[in-house]
Amino acid sequence: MKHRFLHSVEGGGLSPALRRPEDGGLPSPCSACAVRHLTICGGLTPNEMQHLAAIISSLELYPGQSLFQEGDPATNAYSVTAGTVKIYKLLPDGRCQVTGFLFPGDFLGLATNETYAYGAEAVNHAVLCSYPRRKFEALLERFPDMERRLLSMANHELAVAQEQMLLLGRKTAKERVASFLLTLSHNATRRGQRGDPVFVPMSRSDIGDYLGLTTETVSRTFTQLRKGKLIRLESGGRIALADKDGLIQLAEGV
Amino acid sequence: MKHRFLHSVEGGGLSPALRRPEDGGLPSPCSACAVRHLTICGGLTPNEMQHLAAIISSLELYPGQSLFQEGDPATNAYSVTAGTVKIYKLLPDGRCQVTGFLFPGDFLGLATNETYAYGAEAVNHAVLCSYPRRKFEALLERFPDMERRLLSMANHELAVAQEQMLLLGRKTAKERVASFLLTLSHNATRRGQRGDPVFVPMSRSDIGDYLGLTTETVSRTFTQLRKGKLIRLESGGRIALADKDGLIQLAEGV
DNA sequence: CGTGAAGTTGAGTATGCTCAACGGTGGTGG
DNA sequence: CCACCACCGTTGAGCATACTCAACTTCACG
Repeated sequence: MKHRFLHSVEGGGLSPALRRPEDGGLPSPCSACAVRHLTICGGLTPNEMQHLAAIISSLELYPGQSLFQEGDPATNAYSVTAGTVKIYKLLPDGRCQVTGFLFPGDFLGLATNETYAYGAEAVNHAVLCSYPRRKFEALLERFPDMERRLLSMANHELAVAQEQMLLLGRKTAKERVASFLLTLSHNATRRGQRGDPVFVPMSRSDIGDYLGLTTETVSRTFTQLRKGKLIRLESGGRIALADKDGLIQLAEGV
Repeated sequence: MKHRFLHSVEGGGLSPALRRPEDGGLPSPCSACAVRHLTICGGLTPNEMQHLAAIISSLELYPGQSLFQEGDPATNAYSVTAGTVKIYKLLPDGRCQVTGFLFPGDFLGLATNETYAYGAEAVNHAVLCSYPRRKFEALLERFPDMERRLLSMANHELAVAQEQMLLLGRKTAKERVASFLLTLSHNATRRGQRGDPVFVPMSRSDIGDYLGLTTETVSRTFTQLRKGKLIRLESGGRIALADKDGLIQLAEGV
């Protein structure tokens, strides 16, 4: 009975602020993109880049604002350029499973189906690039390199998903939280951000929905880890990995 | 402490029986393939088919026999042509999460990494096609159609994985088992097999490892569903979906 | 018919959930 | 500028679901 209408209510009605490059809002959006090397745009030839830039729009989301919901017609694909986005699936009674947190460089919305198989919502203030799906797919046919990169990204996501299944199916609360913090830290490092006081932008509730736990259990587990000197809760949603080796041991269930 | 050595012991040492087409073992393996339309081989031009056939080998696995283990060098990709294969991840203390059951037409082993990110083992007596990874990747570069098909398959698997995360993170034991039976039935139908007395080739233990439950809980839940007239346990590992609508209601958690 | 693995059932337990209260914080409006 | 309020996070008490351990039955196979 723990219906969370957040997803559909908060900003659900507002259509996200869209800006075409022509608007002059963002000058030459792609060439200035800080996360280009992380996403599909990395490794493209100037020719490919130009075609891609011609179809993209920029888009801004405020915390809690919905990008699309499960079942919406899949008109666009997106890549995150700033902030954090969560993707999630809901059961009819409101139970929520966050299937991923997306960070700058991550790609979403390329379903093979006509509708999105999951909802997407901003955790943070976030900025995304939007690609009309049809035009994007046409580009893929023209540029097999892009398709190859996309396949490689899909395979990587698949491996991440399997790791998450192991977590959800077989790890204890403590192991889940430890794994979560380490993954977050590792991802931050990969994006060139600080990995040790790791920035945790999402709420306890979001973390719970990601780890298959309740808010209360997440909170209690953070406290346990803190008292066990494995982490330190710092201000601004930052968490220091005081005993990283201990966390690794814990996360792997040894 | 419930170490299951099954995965590594049973048939772990035997190298799977390999047959090149030249052996005369299987005459023209691809053109006679019953599940061609389901897998990457479907929709290929005769030219592409010929190149693909030139690099494949056929391979047979006995129940419980291991195909490869997590961490093994990823030398081959495979597609299942008969039987059932499970892929799984292990924790150091032996806890096992089955991340998928693969049926005829399913593809496995195309990791982007140099090593497999999961283990694979036959549930049933199974037959697979084996593609040397390097040669297979070279073919992909030559035939973007194949790559496109592979991308589409990867996207589909990603959607399935997200559905499984919802199951593992947020569904009760009863809901998990009901979902499992319905998915199994649906997949069988898609492959042109009987969907109602659905054939369940895997053990209770495998099912538990797939659903994040123990053997005992799976068994008890089957009993509950049977007593609730939702299913009938028939001989030969067949299960009749006596009240399919009830199962659907249950699986969706209404 | 004997043996071992797989499946079922029971009793007791533990991990994480539910319900509830409370403290902190940031945003809003008087 | 401060009081208020809503939301988030934390903590506690009690409980339920699924796990553990164990016995027993069924089944497949030699």
